[in-house]
Amino acid sequence: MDMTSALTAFSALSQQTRLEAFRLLVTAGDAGMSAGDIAEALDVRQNTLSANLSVLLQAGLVRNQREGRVIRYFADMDGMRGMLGFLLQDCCGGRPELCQPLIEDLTCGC
Amino acid sequence: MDMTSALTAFSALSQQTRLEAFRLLVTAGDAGMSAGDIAEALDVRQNTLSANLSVLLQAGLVRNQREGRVIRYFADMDGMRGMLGFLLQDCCGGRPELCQPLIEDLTCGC
DNA sequence: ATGTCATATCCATAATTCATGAAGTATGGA
DNA sequence: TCCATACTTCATGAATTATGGATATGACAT
Repeated sequence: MDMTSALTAFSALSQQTRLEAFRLLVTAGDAGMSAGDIAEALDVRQNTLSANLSVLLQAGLVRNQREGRVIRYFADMDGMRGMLGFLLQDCCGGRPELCQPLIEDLTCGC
Repeated sequence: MDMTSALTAFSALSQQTRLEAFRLLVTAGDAGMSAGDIAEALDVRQNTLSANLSVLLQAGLVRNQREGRVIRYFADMDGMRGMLGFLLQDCCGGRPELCQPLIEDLTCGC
């Protein structure tokens, strides 16, 4: 992950509808969610959501897959990991004991 | 960390100067860096950087401390952890084995 | 073929964000 | 007290981004 991709990713997550959609997809896991279901869940117009999903796609934070008429979206965990890794790079100036606790304290609430 | 704070944090990191400044401070660790040194390192005008640092401050991603004429800035690791935790919340729908690898793969490159 | 459902794209308008110059504040030294 | 240094704040214009209506596409059913 380079600076430009990281900026695109953070920028994608810096808007409410997109952050909510992404978190919804993270929660949905492998099942993913259709564009329509996401729009309904977030109470956002279809075209607005579509535009926002395409920003997340561009940013590499979600993937999608057509299933008949429906387009199903999934959180791209690799994309997210890349972004997080970029942020943590060299965080402790070669002393892992400084940042290891930070990483270990990260939980997924489950 | 709630939605609003998370949005503020992602928004703060979605701009090049701010992302670079934050990463610089993460690398600097406990030593921190003065505003002037950051501006010089990033080749940005002082007032532009100052405005950007105040966005990071608002977002809870950095702290600062006056030392005579100099103002020293530090990355706020707790703020960062809050943001990351928000993103990972409920990522696996109660099945930690799904997201644990993601978290474990996160390294700081050291 | 035609219709309908699910979604994407286009376009205009409104809102937000950004860098900058100029001016202001705090600190320390002469 | 006066000046220089280190930063911050303010006002402004330029550029970017978000939204929603209208329209287009693609898939399935009749």
